[in-house]
Amino acid sequence: MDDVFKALADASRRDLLDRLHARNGQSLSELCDGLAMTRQAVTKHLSILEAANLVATVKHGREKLHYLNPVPIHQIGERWIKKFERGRMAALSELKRKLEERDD
Amino acid sequence: MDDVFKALADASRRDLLDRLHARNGQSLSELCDGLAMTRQAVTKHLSILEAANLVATVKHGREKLHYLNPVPIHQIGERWIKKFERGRMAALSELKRKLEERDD
DNA sequence: TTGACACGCAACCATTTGGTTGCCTATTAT
DNA sequence: ATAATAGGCAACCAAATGGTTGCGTGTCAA
Repeated sequence: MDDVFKALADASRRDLLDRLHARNGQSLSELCDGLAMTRQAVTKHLSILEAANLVATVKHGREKLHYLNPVPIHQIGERWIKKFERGRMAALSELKRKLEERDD
Repeated sequence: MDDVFKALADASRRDLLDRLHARNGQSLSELCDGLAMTRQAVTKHLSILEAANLVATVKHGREKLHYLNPVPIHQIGERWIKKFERGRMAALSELKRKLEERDD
């Protein structure tokens, strides 16, 4: 879980996920296109995403194709974000009240 | 948005959010209790969370009370995670298929 | 078969990060 | 008044991070 959060912390990596979401199964060079980074930098980002199980790869000849794995993102939604959903409105109104208690 | 992802990337900070979720409005020293960190380290984490708008603070006498702001977490769920929810099953089955294409 | 192409590996570098220690200020309680 | 309590500020440090360059390897096409 920590790997996933760490992987998602970088904007370049989130962009790579976006690109794969737009078109799945791209090769490394395809993912490099239009990015202001070296291929090796992209490789590093992708290997971090792969270590976090967010992308899976298939070697196809001399190309390495990248596929998005939506499971970890979904799990963060389910196991983490939804927890803070409970009592959200209550927390919000309490927060509002406390922030305004200047003149009590 | 990037601030929020970066803030959530650290396990100590997620733990602090958890603690505030368990009991809102804690002071700095309360939040330090039982943590294997200096008060100053916790202060830094909290200020990162504050900069990301994930917690808001109210000074109350000599204490600084911390309140959880659930909005940014909710927004990540809505604006980011839900995007990868669409076509999740399709992506998964495609992924499975591609990972098994060893013997095509 | 011989380039060209797609990718991997490793060393290196600057900056950020997560943490510390030391000291200072403000508020509360005795 | 004075001591204890809650917190702020700044300098410093090691390690992680995001990026580079250089070079090596496997695969496809002319």
